Amino acid sequence: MICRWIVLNSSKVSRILSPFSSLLSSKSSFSVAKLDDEPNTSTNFSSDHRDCFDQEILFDMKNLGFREYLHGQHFRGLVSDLRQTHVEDVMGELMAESPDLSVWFFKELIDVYGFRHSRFSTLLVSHILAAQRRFNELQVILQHLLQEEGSGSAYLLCELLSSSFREWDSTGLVWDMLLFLTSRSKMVDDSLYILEKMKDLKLNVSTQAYNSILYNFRQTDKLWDMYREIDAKNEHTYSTVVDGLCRQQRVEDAVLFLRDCEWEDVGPSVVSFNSIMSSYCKLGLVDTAKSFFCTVLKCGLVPSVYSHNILINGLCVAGSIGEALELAGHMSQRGVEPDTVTYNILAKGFHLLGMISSVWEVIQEMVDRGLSPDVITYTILLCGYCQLGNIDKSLRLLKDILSRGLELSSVIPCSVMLSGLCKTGRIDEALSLFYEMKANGLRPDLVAYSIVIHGLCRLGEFDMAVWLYDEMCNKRIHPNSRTRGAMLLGLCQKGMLLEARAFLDSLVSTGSTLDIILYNIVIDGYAKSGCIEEALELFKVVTESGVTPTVATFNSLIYGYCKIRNIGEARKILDGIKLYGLVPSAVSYTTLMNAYANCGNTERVDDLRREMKAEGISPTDFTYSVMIKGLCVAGKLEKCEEVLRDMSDEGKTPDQITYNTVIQYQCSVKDLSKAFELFEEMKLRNLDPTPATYNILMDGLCLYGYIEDADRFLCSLQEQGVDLSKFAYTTLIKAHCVKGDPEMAVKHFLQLLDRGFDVTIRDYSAVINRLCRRRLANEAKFFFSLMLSRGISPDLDICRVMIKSSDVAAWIFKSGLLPD
DNA sequence: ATAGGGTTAG
Repeated sequence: MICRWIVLNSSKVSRILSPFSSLLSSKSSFSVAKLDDEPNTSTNFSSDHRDCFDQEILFDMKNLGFREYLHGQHFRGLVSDLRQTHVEDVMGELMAESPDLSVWFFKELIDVYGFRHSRFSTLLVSHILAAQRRFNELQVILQHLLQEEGSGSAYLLCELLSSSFREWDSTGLVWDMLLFLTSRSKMVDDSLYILEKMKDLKLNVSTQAYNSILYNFRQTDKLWDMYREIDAKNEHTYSTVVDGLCRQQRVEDAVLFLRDCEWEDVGPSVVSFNSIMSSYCKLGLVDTAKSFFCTVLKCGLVPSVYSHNILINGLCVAGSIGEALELAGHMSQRGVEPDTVTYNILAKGFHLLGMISSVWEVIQEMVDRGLSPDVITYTILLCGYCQLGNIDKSLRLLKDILSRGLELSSVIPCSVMLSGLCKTGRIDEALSLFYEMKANGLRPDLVAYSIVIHGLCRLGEFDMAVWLYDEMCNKRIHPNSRTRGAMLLGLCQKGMLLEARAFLDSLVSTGSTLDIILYNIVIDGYAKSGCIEEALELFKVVTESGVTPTVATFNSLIYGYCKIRNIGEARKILDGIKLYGLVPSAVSYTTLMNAYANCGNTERVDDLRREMKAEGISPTDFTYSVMIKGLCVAGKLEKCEEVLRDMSDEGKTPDQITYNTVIQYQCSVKDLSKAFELFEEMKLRNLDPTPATYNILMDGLCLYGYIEDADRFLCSLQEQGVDLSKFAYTTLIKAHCVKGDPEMAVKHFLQLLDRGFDVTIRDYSAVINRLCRRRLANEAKFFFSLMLSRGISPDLDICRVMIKSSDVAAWIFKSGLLPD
């Protein structure tokens, strides 16, 4: 009996007695009044005491209510002392009394006390529940068991089932539920093991369980084997096959299958159509998806929220936001209401179009309609803030998201934030967020690692990048081509080509399958550094190892030859592209054109333009800017007008780079008013000037001695909060030095430091050099001291310049500032 | 069972 067990097994037995004290006082003589306060008092239980917990008391206890008893303080104190064997004993005894009681006891231990049950007691209760057809409860406790046991537990469970429960009538149901749950929990091997055992024991396998197994195999070639094994197929079976075929990129087969099974019992379901629509949308064939939507209607079926959302999403991705909105607006008429997903899709659609304010409106409407934004909604918002460069706002939002409860999916908003921080160079904050994630139990995944590694590499922080790369490998998160690409790209951009190549070779030697992108990055790295020999050698490795080059591979080689000014060879590479069965791209032509444009060879540029046209390759904005640059270099401005006309004929407007090119040309021919006219024009056209635009104008003003204008220009830009680059300042600083207005030079230089620009020895050197030449020794000294105070040591160049100016030299020697 | 969020060489 439970009471006897409690008396015999618990060290805290004294506490148990008190709930019954009132009961006991009337029935027996012993008192428990003080025992609670004195837990160490040893209590001697004689056989008399044990007798107190006899049938009669158990009976009374039941009358009093186990529930009250077990919820009492006294029982709670006992739970930590419960052992598996005790529970099983109690369960056994309770079973004899009443199965319901034992089930209740079992569940109470789990729900109230978080107790971990043995396999045996769980299976025992499972059989009771199965016999009573209490399937929901059965599912809950078996799921609980499987979570605790983990993968690979099927063997032991099957052993136990067939040895101890074979006689139970309900055992088949327990087996089947176990099969269903292992399959649904993606414990594929366990589910297959159970399935085999069930077949051996000739137990019935439910369609639900089979469907779940089929679902796990839907993306593999075992799909049909599994399908054929199922005797009692239902709607789910068919829709799973349809979905599987869709995911295997076999939409046509899916459609055929759907048509065939129309003749069988149930007819096609909306779910199957949804899978097919989703597939066509992903292939970019929204119109086909739409026609299936019509088919659904024609079949007399009702498109679900899913159907609508799938199509709305397809339309958004295809850029047809108007049509997407229209469809969403018609949902109510079809008897379905837009849900959070619908609004998220629309919000993302606007985000893709860069219409951030509309993203806001969509979310507002969603809230107005009483729907709650979810993690995904917030993630889209977060993307928007990051895209607008509002990193601090993003950080606040992320904090807000995370404080709403850490879901497993919260890794994604963190990744968005990581990406935002990395892109704005705030790598330290990215790293601390990364650590914070780990500390909060959010395990960074492949994407999160890749983003941070990419960010580190871009800044040349390779030690840390390699460290994280190793860490992710150790955590069995396998780097993919992008992660590796980030490492290679970073190394190449820092000019560390030997290291990049060593890394690439190490990947080859460890047997990783390398895709062409990784080779392309290193080939491009060689080409950009003017190492055409190495680029060609690696290209040879590519072709010899059976990897197919892409146009990008050849484009890098073209660039490489252009870089070393061997345009002839570059041209030969262009012609060679077709020999590999590839088509030259706009980049191929533009790169070559750029080489000709740089030396003002407009005839060659024109030739290439004609060739492009003949090949049916459309010029890009970049191509046009190169053509215009060529004309500017050659001084044929009148022809620029012609090209600009061609552009507008094609519906293209010149981009910022093109404007910059022409503005630079106007500056170079001293027509500053024309230059500023163009500057105003580009603003009128809603083209944001780039930092380079300001630099060009600033340089132009300074070059022709309009320094006061340049000062005013800088001031007004600062007032407008324009994003200026360091160059705008240094140009002006140099001009003031040359002109002999060191005060202004100092003023601007201090601003440069104030605004947190990375001021290097080159910048100090440029100023000191010019000041010394103008014999402005005191100012030169000032900058020299400033440099030292910022922790920068003078190099040989600066010392040489300073020494030449004898006054300064004496000062340096005197102050002992010269390095060894 | 079917829908929505994060990385991306030139």
